[in-house]
This record gives sequence, structure tokens and C-alpha cells, in this order.
Amino acid sequence: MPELPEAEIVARQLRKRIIGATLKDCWVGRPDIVRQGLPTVDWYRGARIAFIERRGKSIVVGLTRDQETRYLVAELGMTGLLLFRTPHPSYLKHTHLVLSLDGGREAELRYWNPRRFGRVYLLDHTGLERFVARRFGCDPLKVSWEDFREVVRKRRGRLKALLMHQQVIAGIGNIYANEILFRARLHPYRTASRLRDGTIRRLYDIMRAVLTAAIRDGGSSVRDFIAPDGTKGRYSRRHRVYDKAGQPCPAGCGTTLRRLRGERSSFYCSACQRR
DNA sequence: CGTTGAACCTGTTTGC
DNA sequence: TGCAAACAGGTTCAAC
Repeated sequence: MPELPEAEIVARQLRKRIIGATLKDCWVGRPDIVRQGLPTVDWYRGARIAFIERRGKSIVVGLTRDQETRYLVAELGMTGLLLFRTPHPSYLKHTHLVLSLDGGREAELRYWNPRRFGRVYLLDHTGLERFVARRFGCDPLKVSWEDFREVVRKRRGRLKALLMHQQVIAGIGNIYANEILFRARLHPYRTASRLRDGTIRRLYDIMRAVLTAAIRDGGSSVRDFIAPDGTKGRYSRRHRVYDKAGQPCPAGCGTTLRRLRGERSSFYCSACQRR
């Protein structure tokens, strides 16, 4: 289920616990889960985990061996998890990849993904550059105010679509788009390019505040999400509109929260978020 | 270029 | 209770 905050939690746990470990073995339960580079899987056996990065909602594991660096990119889709161990025997069923590790703090890294949206990519340096360039726009937590303003000004489409457009802004999905727009008091269907600078500034600040707070709380666990160590995120408790259609607006305006269909469900307050 | 809808999957929830 | 439909955190592709 990962959006940016959940992916960030995953990356931080991996960084703490498996950097420096050697990849002893790599078990591929479903060959079709490896979208690219399956024939190079042998190279990874014996390689050392050198670094972990998050790109948008994906996790990049950098491995080195004989002066060369290659990458394992885990795209988690809606239901993908990276786990240090099986939380329950029922998770054995949709485990598609198991990395056996040596010399780190964890003995395994397991890729679990029942719906199988999302894949694993084994890439060399140019493969990763191409992958990153075509998929990921700026990071919401790193982008400067000036660049963000440019991106919003240039976009003629709907604001919510822009926030979720990974090639422009990478990392925000349906939950956080809804939460950010509510707090910024902006209707999801507002036209991005028509926002005034002051409004864009408010959106920029709130976007960063929401994502940062969510990371601090370990992400959101609305359904399945658990971190690699098995813990749940607590930010779901702070959700104000996501999946709350029919409930009163938390701003206390007396309006009932609504749900709009199309380009995923939008949850919003029609009084606080005007078109 | 932007929008929409469908497709890719399985599991769970909802509604009759 | 039982069954079918609807829905779910994402990405991509085709069609307009």
C-alpha cells in the first residue's frame, strides 16, 4: 500500500538493518514478478548491499561486487511489502522473492504481494538511470518552492491528478492527495494552473507537513501495510477525510464529507473545499 | 497535452 | 446464510 511515507519507512528500516550484508541467495518464486533483468540474477548472489534509496514510492537497493554496482528496484504497487520475516504463515502464499542475507542484522528480505501490481527490476547503472528518468518527477520533500510553483503553474489539468502524477511529482497517492487537499482547503478538481501564488504556497507547505508527519508516525496502515519489521503505521489515526464519506467534516463546518468517483475516490468537504 | 476508462490481480467488504 | 458485485494503497496503455 505504500505511498511516499510508507516507502520511506521501508527504506529507513532496510538502511538500518541490511546495509553491509551479503546476498547469499535469491529465491524467485514467481519469475514473472521480475519484470527486467531476470537473466542477471546470478550476478547478485554474493554481492554486498551498499545503499538503500527511496524513489517516489519505489525502493532501490544498490549492490556492489567487484567494483561494479547494480540495483534491485522493488515497486510495491497497492499491496506489496518488504519483510524481514513472515509475520504469519498465511504470508507464505504470496511471497514471490526471498533474499537470504549474511552478515547483516536480518537473515532475509522477503517480497510479498498478493495482487501483484508492482514488480521487481534488476538493473545496471544505465538501466536504473533510464528507469528513474522516465518514471519519477521531483520529490515532494526535496523540491524547492520555486520549482514546485512552476510545476503547478504549468499544469492545465485537475489539481488532484497533478499531485498523483508520478512523472511530475513522485510519491503521493490517493490517501495523501485527499488528506493534503482537505488541509489546504482545495477542491480536488480545481485547475492547477489557475491557482494564485499564495495558494500554491499553502499547498506546498501543507504537502510537506502532511508527508513529514506521516513519516514521523510510521506511515498509514489502512489495510495491509506493515513495515519490514512487522509494525503498523499510526498515521491512519490522523486521517481527516480518507474513506470517511458520510461522516461530518472534521473542521466542524457541519457539512457531511462526500466521495467523488473517477480517477480513484476523492473524499472531501464540499463546503471547506470549493471548486 | 490532458482526461477517461480499462486492464492487470487477489482478497475483503457490502448489499440484496 | 449465500452469492455476486463493488471496491482497495498503483501503473500503464489506448482512445478521444
